[in-house]
Amino acid sequence: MSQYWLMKSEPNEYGWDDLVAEGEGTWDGVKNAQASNNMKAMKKGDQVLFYHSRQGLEVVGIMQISEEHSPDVTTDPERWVVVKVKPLRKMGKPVPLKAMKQNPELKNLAILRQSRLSVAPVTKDEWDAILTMAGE
DNA sequence: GCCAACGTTGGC
DNA sequence: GCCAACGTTGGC
Repeated sequence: MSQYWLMKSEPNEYGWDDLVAEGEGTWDGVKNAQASNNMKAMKKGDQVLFYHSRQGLEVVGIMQISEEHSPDVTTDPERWVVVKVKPLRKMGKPVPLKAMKQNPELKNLAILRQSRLSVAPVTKDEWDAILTMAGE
């Protein structure tokens, strides 16, 4: 069974458009144990919401895990991992953080409970709710 | 730009 | 092994 996730990136560092331009992106630079564990649990084909943090503050698109975790050679390779992702499609319309906070269906959403977590699981129900909000 | 939240580090 | 100091993230 495929799982659902949400990953954050600052659009001025690496935004949705950068991922689309690359075709396939390597999600690196994650230096947090919880986030890293989530990345290790990702399976090829899992779907991931792309969220713009700091600027934008909205979910902008959906991507898919194209390659499961491997050591992050840009940091201490014993410790952190990367995954590879491909863009699937842009949201019908972006889903702002503010709107997600107001949706009671999303009250347990991991990133709302713990804003600093940059790679977080999303349940099927939460996924469906967010896609509905995106007009899909 | 500020600062709250939270993870990590290092002296003891 | 505790915990104060420090660094980083991300919403505001």
